[in-house]
Amino acid sequence: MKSDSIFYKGKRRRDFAAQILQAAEKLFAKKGFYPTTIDEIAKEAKSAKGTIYLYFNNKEDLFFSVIETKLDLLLDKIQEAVEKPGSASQRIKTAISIHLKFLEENKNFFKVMQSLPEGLKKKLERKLKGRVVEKQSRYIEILDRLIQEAINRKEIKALDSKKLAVILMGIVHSLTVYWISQREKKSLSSDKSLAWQVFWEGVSKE
Amino acid sequence: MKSDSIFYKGKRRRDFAAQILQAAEKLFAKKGFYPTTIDEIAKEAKSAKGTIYLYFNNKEDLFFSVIETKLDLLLDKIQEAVEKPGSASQRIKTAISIHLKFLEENKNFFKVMQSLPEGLKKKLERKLKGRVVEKQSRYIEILDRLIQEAINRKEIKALDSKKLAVILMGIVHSLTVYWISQREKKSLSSDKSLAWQVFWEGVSKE
DNA sequence: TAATACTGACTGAATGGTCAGATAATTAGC
DNA sequence: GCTAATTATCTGACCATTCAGTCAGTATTA
Repeated sequence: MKSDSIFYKGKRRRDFAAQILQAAEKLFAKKGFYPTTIDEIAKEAKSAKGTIYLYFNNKEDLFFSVIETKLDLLLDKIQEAVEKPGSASQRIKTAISIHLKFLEENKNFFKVMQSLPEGLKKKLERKLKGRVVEKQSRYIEILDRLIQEAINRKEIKALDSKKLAVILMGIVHSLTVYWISQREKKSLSSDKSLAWQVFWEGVSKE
Repeated sequence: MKSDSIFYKGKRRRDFAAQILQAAEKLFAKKGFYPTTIDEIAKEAKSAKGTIYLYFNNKEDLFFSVIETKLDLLLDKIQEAVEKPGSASQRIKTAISIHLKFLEENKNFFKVMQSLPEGLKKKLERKLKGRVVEKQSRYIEILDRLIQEAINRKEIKALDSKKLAVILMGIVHSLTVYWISQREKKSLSSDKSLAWQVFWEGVSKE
């Protein structure tokens, strides 16, 4: 029984789970959820349609498995980096840096996240008990905790820390969207100082 | 022939174009593009399915007409406000203020925009020659011009004005997403000072 | 009576998911 | 070791459903 998600173990001919996830990621990223068909994914993964249903319960389950896998990867990286010693503000800077770098290396994945339509999110939130939505907010929580710490240490102003986390994520996010729309000429990572500068000291000339 | 879009004129029994647009806005906002069916829209608009095809060429055309209509409304409002005299920074503040207020009054519309999946955007970009995408960037251009002016007048630092416009939009956007996810307890407009403060002077304690 | 506006049953194509059977791996019997 | 029997894995033709778009016909207005 495949139950909740991926990975039953037995003898496999090839590692279909991984292959299917990869194919799904690629296609969902390119076309979005609804326009991507299971037949296409099967073809891309060089498997039969039925095989997909051996590893995943249905299309939605597959979609969320793709997102979940990647998101875990990003969050683990950020979490790890943030646990290293340093000033709170320095660690916030590091988090931004890792985030931007990760997005740059995972354009495909980022596009999947972008293309998550509100309606689908809502519908699946119920079905999947917010597995993904929960994860999205884990990022905000990490930033939130850092910012709170920075406030306690009087490194930054005592504003609403959660909203500041949201704003910071918004800055990073918008730069990424812009970067993608600009056909990716320059490196996205190079914008990390700009993001930081605006967040840190604003645009005003004193 | 209905050709490019809405509005042929002749004697109508009722104002179907407007009714259909309104119904479509509501449903697309609630469910996203693909899960919303033409039958549902017809029912909501109290018209027959065929009538919709009298006013719009197809589902995509209808979808983009909804967005276009609303987006024009917002942009006109901002444009108008921004043309009034005042310091550049004051006018930027006004733009933020109007934007947040508009989103608050048009939750439904905002959700439609949110749910525009990347794949659909791409596909239709070609078909519709970027009618909508173009409009989205008109907002950035308005901000860009204001920021450039502020830089010239030495009101703010000489950073990349376009990227600053993108960042500012990102701040507003992320606060809105957060506001919606929080089930809309407090007014979104009340966050305009926070958005402005961060953008203007950052979070640093000098 | 003619022209225009509207209707909704119908159609054809697309596609998510199934399942009976094919294929390969593993084990049992010799 | 080798083959047969058993189990695990995989396949893709098929089915059921959904839905965008059509069009012959009805209602309304001029």
